[in-house]
Amino acid sequence: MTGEKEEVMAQFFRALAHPLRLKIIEFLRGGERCVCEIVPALGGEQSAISKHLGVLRQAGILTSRKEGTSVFYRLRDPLIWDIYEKAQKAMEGCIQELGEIIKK
Amino acid sequence: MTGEKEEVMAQFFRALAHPLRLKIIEFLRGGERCVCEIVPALGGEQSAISKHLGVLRQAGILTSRKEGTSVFYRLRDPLIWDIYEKAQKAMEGCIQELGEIIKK
DNA sequence: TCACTTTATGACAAAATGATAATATATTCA
DNA sequence: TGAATATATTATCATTTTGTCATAAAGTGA
Repeated sequence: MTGEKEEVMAQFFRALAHPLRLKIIEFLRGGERCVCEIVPALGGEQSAISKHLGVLRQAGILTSRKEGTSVFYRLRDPLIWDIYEKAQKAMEGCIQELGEIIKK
Repeated sequence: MTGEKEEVMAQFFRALAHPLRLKIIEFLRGGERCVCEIVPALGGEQSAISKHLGVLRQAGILTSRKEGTSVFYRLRDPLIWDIYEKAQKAMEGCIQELGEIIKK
């Protein structure tokens, strides 16, 4: 880890760069959720989801809390939602533009 | 390309997930720039930078314009800057928090 | 303690990404 | 046309990421 600003930010964006991880973030929009809810909601292997949760936590996007054998995850900072929504908007603009280009 | 929303967004974030590409975006904050300005400003191999520019263009983050033998790149949507700045803020918050945790 | 449940981790193969060097393409100008 | 310049592409190799399967670790309750 160089500590360079761009390195840190790149790591942050890399954590968001996976469809399943984006789905996890969407699922957590409603608030804190237990792994036992996340796994069936998203489908797929438990171990895979556990690893994706780890990536998101390490990147500072999620935090977790343990309660008995259960682990609850939530977004660490609502700012994430702003980013998510702005990215979505940017994508819509892009898709629209590409559509216009294709029409020609 | 599945066309699934999360796939598209993941590709978008993956494009941002590289320090050199983030530096390119920073460099383009000042407006449209020629490849011949970008390469010396960032240092590194010309072919590498060309490829990174391609990744950013394909992700819908940059657009380009040709003029003679020169190619000029610019941000496709200023929304990118909001995302960049919010990510930076989120990172600052994270670093601050981690610092506090380490102090304990 | 033992069996059971929940979550995390480790090992491994497959796929994606990145760096580098060489080459191709396109444009300009003499 | 031929040389020079600017940019993109290709091939190759090393590294990283991902999915899968098996297993470990921690907590619960009989």
